[in-house]
Amino acid sequence: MLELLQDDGGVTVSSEQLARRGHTTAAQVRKDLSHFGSFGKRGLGYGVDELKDRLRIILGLDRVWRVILIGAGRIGSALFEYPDFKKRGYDCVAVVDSDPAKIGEKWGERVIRPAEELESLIKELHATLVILAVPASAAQLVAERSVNAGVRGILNFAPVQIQVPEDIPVENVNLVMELEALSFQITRALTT
Amino acid sequence: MLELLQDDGGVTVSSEQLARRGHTTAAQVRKDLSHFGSFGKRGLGYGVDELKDRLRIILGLDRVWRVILIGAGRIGSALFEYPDFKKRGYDCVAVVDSDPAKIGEKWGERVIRPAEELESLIKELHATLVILAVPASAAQLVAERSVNAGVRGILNFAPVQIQVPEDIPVENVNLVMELEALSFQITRALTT
DNA sequence: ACTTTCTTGTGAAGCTTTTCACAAGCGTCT
DNA sequence: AGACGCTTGTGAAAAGCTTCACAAGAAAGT
Repeated sequence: MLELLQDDGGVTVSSEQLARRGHTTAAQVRKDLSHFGSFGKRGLGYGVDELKDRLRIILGLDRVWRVILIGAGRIGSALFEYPDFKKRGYDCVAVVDSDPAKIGEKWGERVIRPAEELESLIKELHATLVILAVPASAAQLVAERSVNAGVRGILNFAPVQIQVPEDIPVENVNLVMELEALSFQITRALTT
Repeated sequence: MLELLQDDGGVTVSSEQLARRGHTTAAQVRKDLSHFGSFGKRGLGYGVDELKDRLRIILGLDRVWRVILIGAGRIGSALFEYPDFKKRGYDCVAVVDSDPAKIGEKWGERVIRPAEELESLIKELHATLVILAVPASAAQLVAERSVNAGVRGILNFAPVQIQVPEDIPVENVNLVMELEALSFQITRALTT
């Protein structure tokens, strides 16, 4: 949102404006920001540039994060090509897959590596994050191997809840569950 | 989880077991379920078959949901091929795109239709949901057109918060934001 | 039939998040 | 310089969510 505001030439923005765009309330915006410090100017609002820079630092985006993509299927491919990734400081340093037919295939300037090399790649390339785009049945094992090799966070697209040490954050993206959330809300509205 | 338990031959399951698998607590499982009724047997737990069937009805999965996919790019393609979709009762009845080069292309048994036909397709095919897999700049307009044509829910992959009437549920999937959540948690752990 | 062992469903307590509401601060205009 | 219009930052109140803890019920063994 702040980047869009910058493009539109906005210099300051109020909590009220941010709330409208972000589908929340002004009080919520102010309270949330206040947990990290005091960024605004009373009577004026927040400086767009300043707030963006400060949030980048809070979110840890003032560095490049080295990511390994596990699973070179359709979802992996879509993610790999997603232009915003690199733009936001995520660098996909390797792609691995367990399918021998895919190994050696070129994706841009990366070559798909065999799954056995996962641990050595994580260590050699100093990868901090992995994206799990593998079938549900493989997810738990691959997650454990990644964590043991030193990965610090996991983005999981497999429709299972993976179990890892609690100091390793996991974010889950479950596409079917998102659709089910819609079905539920629509159904509920009909019967309420 | 219940389907996996069924495959493993489980007949009953306790809130404690569900909690462990789902990464939550037994009390939470019981309280959540209690909002929809009383499904368990004291001393025994929940009947796996019965609970699954009841949840399917609660979630509105006892029917087929007709979905139109808007945007035939990488993400659209990955979703289209995702096998769990059809399995869970979501039927992709049409794919549209605004790129003339893509129109007419065959995806399985579907032909990519021009974006102008969106409204007529929604009406003729009685689509209830749309999946928005278009660039951020196009998302708001396409969402409005979909809602005006009668769509009841939106799954949005564009990295913007779209504004629609509040009785239309919207679920957002923002891949970069998921990675940023990981970066934040890792960064925070280092500095805390 | 009685005891033991489990496990649910649920009020009540405890905790967290959100909203309210307003003093304090910033800039502008007269 | 003083008054005015805005908007932040934040305690306090309200609302919401999670956990606790236990009575009540169900099966199985004696």
